[in-house]
Amino acid sequence: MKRVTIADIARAAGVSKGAVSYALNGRPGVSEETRRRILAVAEQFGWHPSSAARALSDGRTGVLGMIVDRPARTLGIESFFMQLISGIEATLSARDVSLLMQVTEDREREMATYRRWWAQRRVDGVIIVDLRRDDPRVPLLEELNMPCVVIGGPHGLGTLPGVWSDEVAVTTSVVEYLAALGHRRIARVAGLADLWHTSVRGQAVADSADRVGLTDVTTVYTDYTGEEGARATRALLSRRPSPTAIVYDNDTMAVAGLGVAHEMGIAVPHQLSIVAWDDSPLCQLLHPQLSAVSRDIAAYGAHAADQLLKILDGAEIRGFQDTTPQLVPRGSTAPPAG
Amino acid sequence: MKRVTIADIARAAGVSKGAVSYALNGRPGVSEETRRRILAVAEQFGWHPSSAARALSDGRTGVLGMIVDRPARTLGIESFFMQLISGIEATLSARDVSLLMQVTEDREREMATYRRWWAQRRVDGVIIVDLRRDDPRVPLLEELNMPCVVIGGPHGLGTLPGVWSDEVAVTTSVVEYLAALGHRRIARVAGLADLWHTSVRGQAVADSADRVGLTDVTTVYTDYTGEEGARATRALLSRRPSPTAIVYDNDTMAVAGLGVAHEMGIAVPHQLSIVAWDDSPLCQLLHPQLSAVSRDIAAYGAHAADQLLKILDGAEIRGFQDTTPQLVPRGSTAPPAG
DNA sequence: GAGCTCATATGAAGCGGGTAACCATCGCCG
DNA sequence: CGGCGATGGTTACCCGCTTCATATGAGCTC
Repeated sequence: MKRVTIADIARAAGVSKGAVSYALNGRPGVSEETRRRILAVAEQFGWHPSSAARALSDGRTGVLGMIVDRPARTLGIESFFMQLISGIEATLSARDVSLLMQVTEDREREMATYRRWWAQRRVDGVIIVDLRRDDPRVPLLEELNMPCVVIGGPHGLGTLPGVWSDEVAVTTSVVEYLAALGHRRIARVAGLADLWHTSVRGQAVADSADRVGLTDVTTVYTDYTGEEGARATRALLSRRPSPTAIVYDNDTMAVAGLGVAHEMGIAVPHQLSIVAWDDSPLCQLLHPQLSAVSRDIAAYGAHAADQLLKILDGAEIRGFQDTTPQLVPRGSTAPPAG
Repeated sequence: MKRVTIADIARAAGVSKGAVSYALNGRPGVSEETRRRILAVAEQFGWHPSSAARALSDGRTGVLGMIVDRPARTLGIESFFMQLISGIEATLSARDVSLLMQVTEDREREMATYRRWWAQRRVDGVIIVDLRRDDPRVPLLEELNMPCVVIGGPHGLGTLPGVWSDEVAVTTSVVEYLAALGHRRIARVAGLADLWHTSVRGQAVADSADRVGLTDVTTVYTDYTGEEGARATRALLSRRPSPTAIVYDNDTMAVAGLGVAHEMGIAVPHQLSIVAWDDSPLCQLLHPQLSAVSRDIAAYGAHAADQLLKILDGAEIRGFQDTTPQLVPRGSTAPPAG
């Protein structure tokens, strides 16, 4: 029960290995007649090319890599990643490319893995997530000259291609919406402070607040966990005066925040409005349902994978701007009470 | 800027390729002196073995595969999978083995992928999740003779090795706990009906209910989503008489159930007790905090990866029973009112 | 000092497939 | 009928690494 190789097929079809290779790869050098015969034998034998042999001879592995480097306990972001991955897969599987994943809690290790993957040619390229300010991965990948696409941008990419959406636009729309409802004191429970999108959103909040004349804007940074979201909420709601609206950087924290409001006897949305960033079915399960910033994360992943494949095919890609996320108002936002 | 190969090292160190190979792999055939010199050169050149060449010559790829085949929208299980993956990684990274992932919504495609992966020798083995009744993957993998470990069991494994925990024991303890609190009408909002563990838990609920004299036990099957969890809860609580305790097969549904109870003005735990299966930080964020069945999912994944690596090393593994999950009582369970 | 053993090193084959270079045929043209 | 260009097919080598068979030589023994 050995593997079947092109040599077996060649023998069975009465031709040389070379002819088999040409036939199977659809290139000239064999007659239609012979090609059909060879394909039939290959099919009958259930032949599939050895990925190792192919990789060795043409230098391509048919594998892309992705490393998720966040503490395992920060469960709030899983939904994001699973959706991202399924979007990536959708693109890759059509091209018979696979995704190599690593989940780690160690940024040094992440960098080392890129080095190793590339040195070993274990992957053809990588998808980078969670872009940070002064991200050391950017110079590393530039130095390695390893094909990649960054999910994030357009800032902080160096010379690397990115896939991003217009965070400023949505953020602005959220602030304007809250201001229009009559809110004057708003707070933002942000995620990890050194992620690029965290600071982009922060800047956009500040700018748009300025523009609509809001002066009381507070930001608290967290690690995205529900625990920290709850703690931040408790602190914010204990202030005097307390904010009348809170925007959370993910849905887990928004859920936790809603729980804290209940616990403190603060009515949502009457006394407190809540906006979640990244919509999920969870947001619609609660009472009230959470107003949320919604975007098609799977499509985001699909686009990133797409760009990377194009780069591997030799295209010069500078970056790709995805569709702008939208605020979906639901029951958790309303004008503030008196 | 070519890749550096052992030939380069051989030239630089003034020895043959063979000697370099022996030296780098720590096998006899070279003197300590020469070995050190070769290692120094390799280090200096930043050499890493080409995974393709290695795979081709020794038949091992250093990659394991895992396919997650659930609709992307069933977000309730993400937490489980991310934890599982991070456990798997913990074991694999120590051995410099990588994990190839596929997320699909198509069972046919999953089967086809196992076939392809194995035919292409893209992976050395696979980890199977979501074992079903009469699971067609079991005969397939037996036929392919592809190394694998099933997460699940001990039933329905055929001749495949599995990693499982004692679901009957925990399930029984949950039922007995609820009965001891005084509950007489309990319900279970189960997950996908054709998963093995769903039916194992179902049988265990039935058996233990019998034993403690509970006659009113209802089971509703769902797809694990919060939506269906909410719908099932609404239906159950609309019955007369309605159950005084509900056990949910995952935490997302439990959260949704709690939301429905709030919505219907039913006090938890006073009028309704809730137990979630699989604990998560989310369970502790709510009010009341959810009593939950807790297990170390990452360890579970780590053990599975461990078993598979042992099999690849030639060990005869029959199966591995992990530690038994534990019920963690919190604020959502109490004696039923009046 | 012939004959052995043991340690060390080399050369070459092979893993499976891709591909450049070469070789037959055949038909066709002048 | 000799010579030409297609066409279809073969040979041989390459990719980078492992490993087996073989060679070389130092150190022993008798």
